[in-house]
Amino acid sequence: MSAFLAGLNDAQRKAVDHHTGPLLVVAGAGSGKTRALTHRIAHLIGHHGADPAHLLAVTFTNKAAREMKERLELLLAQKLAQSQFGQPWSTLPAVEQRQLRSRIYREVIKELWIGTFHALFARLLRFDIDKFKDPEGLSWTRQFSIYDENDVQSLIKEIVTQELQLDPKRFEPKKVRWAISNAKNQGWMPEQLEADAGGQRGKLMAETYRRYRRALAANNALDFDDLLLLPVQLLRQNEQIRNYWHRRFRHVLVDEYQDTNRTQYDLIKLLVTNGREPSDYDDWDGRSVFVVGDADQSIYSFRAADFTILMGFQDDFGDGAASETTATMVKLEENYRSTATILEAANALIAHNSERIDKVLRPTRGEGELISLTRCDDEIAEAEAVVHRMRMLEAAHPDLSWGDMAVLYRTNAQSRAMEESLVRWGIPYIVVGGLRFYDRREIKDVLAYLKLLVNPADTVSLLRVLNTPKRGIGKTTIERLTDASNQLGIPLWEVVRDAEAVRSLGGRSAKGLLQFCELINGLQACAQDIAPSELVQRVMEQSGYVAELITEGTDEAEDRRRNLNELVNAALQYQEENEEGSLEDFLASAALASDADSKDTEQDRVTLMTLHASKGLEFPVVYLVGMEQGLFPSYRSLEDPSALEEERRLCYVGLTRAKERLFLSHASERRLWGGMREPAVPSVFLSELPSALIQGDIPHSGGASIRREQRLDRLTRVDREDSRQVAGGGAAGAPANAVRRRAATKTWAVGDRLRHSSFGEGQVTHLFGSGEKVSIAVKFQGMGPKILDPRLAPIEPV
DNA sequence: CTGATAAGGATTTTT
DNA sequence: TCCTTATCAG
Repeated sequence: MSAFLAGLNDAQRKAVDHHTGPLLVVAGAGSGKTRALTHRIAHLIGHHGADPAHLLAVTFTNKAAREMKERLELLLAQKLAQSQFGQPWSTLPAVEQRQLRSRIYREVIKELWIGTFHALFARLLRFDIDKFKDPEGLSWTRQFSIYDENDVQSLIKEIVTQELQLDPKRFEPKKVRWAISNAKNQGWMPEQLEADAGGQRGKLMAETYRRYRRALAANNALDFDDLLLLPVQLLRQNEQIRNYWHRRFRHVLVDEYQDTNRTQYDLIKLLVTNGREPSDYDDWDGRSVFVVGDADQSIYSFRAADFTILMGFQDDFGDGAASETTATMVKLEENYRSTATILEAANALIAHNSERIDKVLRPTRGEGELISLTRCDDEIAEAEAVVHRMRMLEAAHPDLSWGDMAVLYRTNAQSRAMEESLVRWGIPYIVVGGLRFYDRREIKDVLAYLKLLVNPADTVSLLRVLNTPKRGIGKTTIERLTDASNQLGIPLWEVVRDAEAVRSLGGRSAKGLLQFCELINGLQACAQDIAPSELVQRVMEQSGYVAELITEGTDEAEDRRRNLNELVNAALQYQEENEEGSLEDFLASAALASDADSKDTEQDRVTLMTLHASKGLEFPVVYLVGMEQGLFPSYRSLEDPSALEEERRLCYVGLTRAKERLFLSHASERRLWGGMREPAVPSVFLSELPSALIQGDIPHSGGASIRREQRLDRLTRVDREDSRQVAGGGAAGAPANAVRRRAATKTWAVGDRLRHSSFGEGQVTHLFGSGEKVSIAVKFQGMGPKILDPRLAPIEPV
């Protein structure tokens, strides 16, 4: 038996051993799917003798790609150790181990295409984008820049407000951006967006889209959506290129298949079947498509992911047979991660969803401890309670360390309260997500220099660095230069570098401009000859960026300098991992990196992150905080049953991250932004968990005394507020009380209109809970929905 | 052209 | 509350 099949269960072995043809692996949480993927790649190469260059493996994050490469390297090196020395890996001296690994790296790992959809297809575009024929005649070169969300946002804002002279309040750039992104994900051109949106608004959106596309091309830049859309169009229109990549990628593997969108699916199809319909395709000689996923963990529909693609695999690629007889589907249902209690809770929760592939998680571990549920007064008390639990646990269990614990939440903003408590108690922690390393101002500034060096047409980057650090080039100068560039129809940099033109502009800024040109020309001359890390260093020094930070001398400037040094390290690391990586490739990897990619797990710290970021990870102890209606599930999902199901899947993902201990909590009151406190109702998901598995205050059942106490708390608080109102605004308190009594007796229904003493008029959109405990969600003019307790809120029916 | 100060908007989730 | 953007004085 192949070494790569040893130690696997039957289902895993079936998946790994599948040689050619299509296979769908339905892999529940913690069922060893990463193991199956890695072993399969090792098996294809080490056993079937597949050429590493013929593999395309799509992972969901860059970090997952890196980990997979590492595990592969080890697996193959171990096999090599056996065949070469006839000796188990562990008995080899470290020097030998290192040599074997480096040989595997050179011969195998370096050749593999493993990465995210975006990273892999950006790479493909580096080869072939110059052959792309755009329907409107736009074109790009291989030196294209990749624009992040901020770049895109400002580009669109400029088109809307400057070019089209529209009021950004009425025609919101953000919404337009979203519509354009959505159009791209559907593969639409401006005309189709116009038809879809309809009317005057559709016309304007299409016009913005058209101009946006032109602006991107003028900058020789692509956005994230283009990295997938352009390859689809290219592979469709150019048979030669399609043939090449089809022949090249004989084995295609996709992880987290439930989170692919239409465009990504089209890419897979084009590569695997060379443009034919999957159901007609039968040339599987030496070829396979292997997808792994779990419909219950599909949590990215907001960026167009569509888990029906996974559910349809059996009908398009597969044999369409039933579970028992099919040769194209394997289910991994044995869970090696969590205790039986945690799994039972997760299974019970997800059973409330209707759109699923039938699947259960079977425990392989003991029952474990009950799930703990805690109700807290507010988010600060919640954070304190979590930290208290952490300290107790850490003290009681010597084998548990901070690195074993994670706090998961629905929104990034929730990290703040947690951080404050952790700092107060001196517990080390790390926040994953939020601000990306590569999104920091100083990092973006230096990278903008690099982008400009590679791609002089990149005006967005040029404008970013032209006066950073300060060179006395101000608004009016930039305006004049931009006018010139528009009139001449050439990129801004062509104008800036024209010394004669600059001198004729006169003024004080000429000196700064000439200085800037000299800097860029000097850097450009050496850009291709020196390593990215060296170039980063030169940019930092020669531009005067670091000097300015030193002059500034503040703590913040110190921080920025440290970050810039970190950027040099990142470039060094990149060079180490990608020996032949060019400057362009380094910039692409920076553009496509996520925050989670850069975080090391070595250090012993509590991890704080969103539920989305936790996908694919596991922790012995998990705290799931903010389990409240309107927060988790989020407001926006309350209207839409399928959105609510997605939130439930997100909850399922959260629960199944925990290996041994799971703590759930919710607050009865939460401060949203500016000190405004809002009452909160326990999440509906809590009531969907079997109460026998839970210890603590279970909402919606029993606990009358707790409820009374809770109500008392709220009443005292509200009364205190009322008395303040009385003190400040004369008679305001009395009517408010009267109003409240009247409103309290009313039974509310969806659609009812009401008036709130400070929010104005609104309409009831949802009801939560039942009987005495009912809460209402109300949409007020000009603000997001609010959740109110009708017995306490200062409201009256209209 | 730069720095300071005021006003206004923000919170879903991310490659 | 905090961060980004607009406006104004020097």
